[in-house]
Amino acid sequence: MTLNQLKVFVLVVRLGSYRAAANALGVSEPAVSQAITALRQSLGDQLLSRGNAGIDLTPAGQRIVGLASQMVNLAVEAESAVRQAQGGPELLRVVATATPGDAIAPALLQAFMLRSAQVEATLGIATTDEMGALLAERLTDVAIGPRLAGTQHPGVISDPLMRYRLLIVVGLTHSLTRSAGSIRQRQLADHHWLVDPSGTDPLSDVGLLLARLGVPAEQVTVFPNQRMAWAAAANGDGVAPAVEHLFTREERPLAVLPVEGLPLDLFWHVNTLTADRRTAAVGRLLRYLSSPDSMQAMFRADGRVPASKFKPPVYVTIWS
Amino acid sequence: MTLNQLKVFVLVVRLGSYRAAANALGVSEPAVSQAITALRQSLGDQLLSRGNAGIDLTPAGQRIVGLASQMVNLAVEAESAVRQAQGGPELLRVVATATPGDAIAPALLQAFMLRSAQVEATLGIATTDEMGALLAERLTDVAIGPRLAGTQHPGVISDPLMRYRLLIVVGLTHSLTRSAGSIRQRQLADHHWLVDPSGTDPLSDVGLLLARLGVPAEQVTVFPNQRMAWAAAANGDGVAPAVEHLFTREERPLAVLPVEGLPLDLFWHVNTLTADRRTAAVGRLLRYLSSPDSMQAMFRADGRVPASKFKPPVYVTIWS
DNA sequence: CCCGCCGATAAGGGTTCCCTTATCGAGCAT
DNA sequence: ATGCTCGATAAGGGAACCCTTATCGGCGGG
Repeated sequence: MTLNQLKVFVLVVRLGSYRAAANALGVSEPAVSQAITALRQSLGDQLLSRGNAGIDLTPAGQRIVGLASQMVNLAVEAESAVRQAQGGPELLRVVATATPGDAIAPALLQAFMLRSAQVEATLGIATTDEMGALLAERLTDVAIGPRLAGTQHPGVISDPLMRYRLLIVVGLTHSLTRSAGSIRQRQLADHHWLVDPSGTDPLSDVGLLLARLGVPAEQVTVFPNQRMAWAAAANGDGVAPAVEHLFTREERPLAVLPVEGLPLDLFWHVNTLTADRRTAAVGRLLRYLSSPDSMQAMFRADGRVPASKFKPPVYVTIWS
Repeated sequence: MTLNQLKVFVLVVRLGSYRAAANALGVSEPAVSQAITALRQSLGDQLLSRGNAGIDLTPAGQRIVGLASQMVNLAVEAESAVRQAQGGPELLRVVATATPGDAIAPALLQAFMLRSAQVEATLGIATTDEMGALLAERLTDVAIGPRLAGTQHPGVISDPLMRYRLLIVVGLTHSLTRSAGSIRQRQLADHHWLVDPSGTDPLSDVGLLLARLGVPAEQVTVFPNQRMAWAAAANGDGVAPAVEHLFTREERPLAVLPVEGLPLDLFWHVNTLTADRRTAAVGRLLRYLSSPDSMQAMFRADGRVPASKFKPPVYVTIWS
C-alpha cells in the first residue's frame, strides 16, 4: 500500500476509468493498471471491477475510497505545511480547460503573482470531466472552466470569472462568406472545423457547440490553441470557433459568420472547494479576481505569456 | 514521503529516541536513521534534531507529526476495513510486558479466541516505555502491563486486569534461608538477581523493585521467563522475583524470602485507547475480561501456551 | 460479424526503499 | 582522558516501485 497507489486508486474511482486517470496523471494506462494490481495484492481484495456504468466497487473498495482520499489529502497538506513552516512561497495549482487556459489564465496568474507575493502558481490543462476529481483529491487548488458546482460535485463552489462571447470565424475566401443573411446551424455540420483542444472536451463550451451542430469527429482538426486554428482558417481550411474579445485583436483576413443563435453568451467560472476546505492562497486568489486589476489583466491577455505545456493535461508531481 | 517513513518518524518523536523506535519496530538503528534521512530529503526539512531532553522538532516537524500520525492511523484502518469487508477475522494486536506476557496473556487470548469467533489475536512483548506510543500510533490495540492512563498518556484508559502479589524466592541451600525473621530490603542489593526480561524494563513492577532495592545492573541475570529464573535460583545461583499464584504451582526446591514490605500487592492493567477510538474487537475483549471465564483462564494459566517470541518486542508487519 | 474500447499482462529498465554490518563523530559523565 | 550513548554515514544487497512499449482477451455497438 503506497500513497501513490492510493492516489491512483481514488482517481480511477472518481473518474470512472483507467484511461481517464492515466491522462489526468500524465502516465500510460498500464502504469495505472499496475498500480491498481499492486494495491489489490497488498490488500488482498479486488477493490474494483468493470461495470456497465463505469466502475463497480467491491464492499472493501467502497470502504477504502474515503480513507484513501483522506490519506492523499493529508499528504498534500503535510507538504504544504512544511513549505509554509519554512517561510517558502505557498503553492497554488491551477488547471483550466484549453481555451481559458491558453487565453486568460497565464496572464491572470502572472498578474496575481505580482500582486500577491509569496505565492508560486502552476498552470495545467485539464478536461472538464477531470476537474471535479482533481479538486476533490487536492490534485489542484483551482479549476477554471465551465461551472461545476451542483449535485454532481458536492463540496465544489463555482464563481463566475468572466463573461465572454463565442462566435465562428472563417477565411475571407471561404464559400460561406458569400451566402447572404443568416446561416442555419445545420449547414455548418458538413464543414471542416478548426478548433483548439477544448474541441476534444465534450463538456467544454466548444465541445458542446460542436455536439449541438452535429459535427462528426472526423471533420474536426485540433490545434494547440485558437490562434493557430485561426491561421488555418485564414488559409481557407475551414471554420473556427473564436472568443470574441480575443478575436478582435487578430489581424488575419477573417470574417465573423452570421450564424443564427450566435454569438453565444457564455461564462468561464472559477471552481474551488468550499471556503472551509481551501488554502489561504486560494482565498487570496478569489479576492483578487474580484478586483479591477484582475479584470484588466484578463482583457488585456493576448497569450503573450505562453501556457506551460499542452499534452500532459495536468502536472502531477505532488510527491516529487 | 512513504507511509513507512512517516510511521518511523512519528514513533521516533513519540518515543524520544532513534534506538527506542528501532527496538519497537524490531529493526536496527541505522534503518530508522535512514528512514528519517529519506523523509528529511523528500520534504526538504530537518524535521527533528537531538535536544537535551530527547528530541527537538523544527517548526515544520511540529506541524507534520499530527498529520503523519493521522495518515498512519488511516492506513491501519484501511487494512482492517478490507479485512472486515471480506468477512475475515478481526485482528487484535496485543502487547504485554514480559511478566504478564509470559504468564497470563497467552492463556487469556487463547480463551478469548475460543469464545469470540472471528478474532485473530497476536501477542508481542514490549517495554512499558513503548506502550503509550504503540497505542497512540495504532501499532497495537491493547497493552497489558502497568497502568498507563494519566497526564502522561492522554487518550489512554487503563482498566485493572488482575491483582497479583510479587514476592522473592530463593533456593533452599542459599545463605539467606538461614537468617531467622524478616530480612531488610537493603540486604538484598548485593545478591545475585535472576529475573525475567521485565527486569530490564525500568518501569515494570520488577524493574521498579530492583531500582528500589538498589540492585546494580551487573548483579542481574536476565532469563527468558520467570520459570527459567527460578530454575537457576533452585540451583543456588541467587534470588528471584516471583508472581505468587504462579509460584505456588512450582515444584522446585524453593523458599519464599520473608523480606520486610513484601509481598507487594500489585495490579496488571489493560491499557487501550478511549472507547470512541478503539475497534470492535477491543471492546469485546474488554467485556470478556470482566467475565468469570476470563478470570479462570488467567488463574489457571501455567504458561503451557508458549508466548510467541521474545526478542523483537513487537511484531510490526502492518503493511506487509 | 467485425471493430474499437477497455483493462490485464508480459517484458524490461531505472530508481527508490529498506534492511543489514561496520565505522565515525559529537556530547557528556565518570 | 576515557568510555558511553546516540545519531549519521558508508557499503552492499535484495526487493518493491514505477514507468515504458507491446500484446492479449472480453465486450458492446455499428
